[in-house]
Amino acid sequence: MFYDFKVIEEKWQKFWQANKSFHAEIDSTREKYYLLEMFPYPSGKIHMGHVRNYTIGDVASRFKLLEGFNVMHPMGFDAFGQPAENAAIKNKTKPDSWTHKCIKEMETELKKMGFAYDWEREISTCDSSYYKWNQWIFLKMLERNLAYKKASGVNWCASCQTTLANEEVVEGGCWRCKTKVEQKNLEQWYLKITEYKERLLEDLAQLKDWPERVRAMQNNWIGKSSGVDIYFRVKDSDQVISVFTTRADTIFGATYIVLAAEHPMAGALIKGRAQEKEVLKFIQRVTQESKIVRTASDVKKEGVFTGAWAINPVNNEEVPIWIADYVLMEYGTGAIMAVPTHDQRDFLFAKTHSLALKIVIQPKCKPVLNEKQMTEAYEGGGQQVNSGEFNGLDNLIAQEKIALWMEKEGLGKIQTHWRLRDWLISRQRYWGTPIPIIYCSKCGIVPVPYKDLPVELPKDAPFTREGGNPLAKVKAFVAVNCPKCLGPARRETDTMATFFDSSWYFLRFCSPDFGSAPFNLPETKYWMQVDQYIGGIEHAILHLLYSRFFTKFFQDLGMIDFSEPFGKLLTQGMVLKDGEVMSKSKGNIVDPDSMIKNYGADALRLFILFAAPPETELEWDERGLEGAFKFLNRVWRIHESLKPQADIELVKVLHKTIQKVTKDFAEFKFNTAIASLMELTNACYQFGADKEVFSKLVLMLSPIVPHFSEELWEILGHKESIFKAAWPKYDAQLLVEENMDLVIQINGKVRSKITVARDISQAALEKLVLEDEKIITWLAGKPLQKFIVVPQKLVNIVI
RNA sequence: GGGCAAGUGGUGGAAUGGCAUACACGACAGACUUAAAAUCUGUUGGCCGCAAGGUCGUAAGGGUCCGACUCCCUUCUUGCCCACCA
Repeated sequence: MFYDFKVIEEKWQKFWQANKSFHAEIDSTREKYYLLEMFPYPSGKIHMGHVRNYTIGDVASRFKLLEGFNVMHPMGFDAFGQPAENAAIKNKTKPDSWTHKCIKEMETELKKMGFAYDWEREISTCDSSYYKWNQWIFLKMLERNLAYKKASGVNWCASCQTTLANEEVVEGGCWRCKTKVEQKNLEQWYLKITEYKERLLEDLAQLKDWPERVRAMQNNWIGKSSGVDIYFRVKDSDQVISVFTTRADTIFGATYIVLAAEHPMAGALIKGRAQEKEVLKFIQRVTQESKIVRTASDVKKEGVFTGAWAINPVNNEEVPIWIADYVLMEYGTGAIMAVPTHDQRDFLFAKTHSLALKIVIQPKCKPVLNEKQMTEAYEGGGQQVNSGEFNGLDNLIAQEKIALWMEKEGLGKIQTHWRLRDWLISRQRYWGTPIPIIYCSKCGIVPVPYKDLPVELPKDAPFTREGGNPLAKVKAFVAVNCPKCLGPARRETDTMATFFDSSWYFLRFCSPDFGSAPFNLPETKYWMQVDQYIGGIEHAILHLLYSRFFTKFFQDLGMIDFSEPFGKLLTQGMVLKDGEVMSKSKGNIVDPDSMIKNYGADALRLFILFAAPPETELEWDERGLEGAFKFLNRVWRIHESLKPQADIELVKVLHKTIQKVTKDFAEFKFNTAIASLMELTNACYQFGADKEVFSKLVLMLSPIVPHFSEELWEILGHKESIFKAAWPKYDAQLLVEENMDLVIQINGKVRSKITVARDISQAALEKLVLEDEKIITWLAGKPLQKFIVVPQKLVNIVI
């Protein structure tokens, strides 16, 4: 009654494994295709998000294989990270054994889905044969001054007991546990990603096959903004305050300037002034508050007057210097000029503290602005006023002219500022790559020599909830001799952020066992770059930006000859249930394993591809899965009643389907490809299929439902695996119909249809159309204005 | 506040300047069955009509065009990302 998916799926999974069916080797005679899905964190169980991500990738890889490409489709595990430590504490085990157990379980689950991975290339980032190269890369960066240590205010998660990168702070909380992030002053390791900011920005233009959205997000994150640094001399002093603005056109309207509380000049400015005590108190309070509280947009802007005045360099007006919480030290110069009339934030601040307003731009067609009547800042364009020699100019033109003039006069400097910060990679955690550094009281910071790599992570660190990094408690690890002076020294106990691990794993897959460098150049040259990368949109900034940075670094080392790692990128949509993201906390998880048990992996794969296009969100619907299963049974039954010779009409449908499905697969439009295959199946029932037609139907289904197709392929008498076959080709001649249905419109509305010969002449066509009964009625003798013919499609008559 | 994406039947979705709603799900009716399941066949956007047919209809409004779900403008709504970024 039903095809026996349990037996069939197990049978072919064993077959593929035993035959290493999807193992890839360099083959210069064939075009390569490197397909990669973002590797998972080994939590032990796969979820629907994995199923969707990996099914999309799997279909693409099997399709490319059938098309004759030399396909590399590897899989591995992003195995370092905090959950292993938490699990170790909870289950009284070790992160190492917990992780390896999870990897085993995860492999089993992935194999049950029938994914065509080259398991010979499997890697785990927690193996020292992998993380050794993290350390190697770190040392190379250190040599080039791209890795450095500095003390600074960092994001600290008290719950995870570790620092976080800016990229890991989400809505003021830790990206992992949502705990509110605190500010802490610590000495930490950074990678100088800012050294690559221009290239990271410019090369976005190369990534034409990336979603626009991802490029926009990276663009925003890098955050290039052009403007002018303007120099304000402090009155009765030789100090100069530099402020950054993108609106040089408003410089004549600056009525005060504001420093960030952390601004290094603040102390000197207030020294000996009446306001000193009050200001110091304010600074202390503000700097202790976490950045997140300070930057929450609903918080009222607070500030104090320093007692000092500055001179506006363009008109020598004296303006008061304030310190306020809404100016950030991290951006620009840590100081701003405030133009309350043309900046809403400045406007609110000025109103609160009764500061002066001065209009310098008048809108062109709206009512004239008046300082006394303004209720909000005017941020639009217009004509310069109160701006000396620039009066009357359009503000956008003035913006450029003022900037050039100021630079010429030495009043300022045309300047570009960036949002991108250096990448903080130190983590006060155990389960990560040890940073290969030794601290010696005599020699200072000493890198571990290459020959001593890897610095192995000790497996027996004590695990308790309290007391910080367990690694620091392993004496045998910490105590070491300095490689330079051989005296007693101390190891770095911070480990690397796990995003380091995933920033180059796609290169390791090219030569996973290579022992003398992170990757082997000839193999890398053959396989890279990744032709198609598939993963979640949540990695649009972090992982993809870091990977691009690493790739450019390897290029600079001369190890590779390309600058971008991923050619095409597909970000698959999320799997929803009842309109919400599936999550444990919401309790709306659907377990893939139980779906496999009930309907089989093939039906699950089919449903998940059919229910929505890859990029859009997918609403989970078990009835849809049931439908997919029914469809497979319907296809299965065809083989029980094959005819010796198929009807020509069916053959025509077949060739149309081949054309459509080939195109759809190439464009990742799996949902419409499946719809076409369903139509072909319906036609098989209508006309009766022969072995030829049915074989091709099965072949086209095989990337989607591989076990099912292998079994039918065998039943049809083929001796080799279906994945050794070639993708079917269509006969263009069979697609050409002699006759065609022609749509007749009157004034753009469909009024009739006629069947005509494909190669009919225009005159004959016109005659036929005008003889059509319905058309005669519609025309009813009205004069004909136009007769538009769209060849092979329709005619439109305008009356 | 800025950026990006999207809005089509009861539902998932198809069509990207040329027949709106392909393919499914669901629903309804029928066949088979003692019955149910499974399977097969048919109907299924709204309104008017016995029917033939007509008419309205792709978030709302406007525009371009012989012709607009599709292109342009305005507005609304939803989702995602960024954000006191000067």
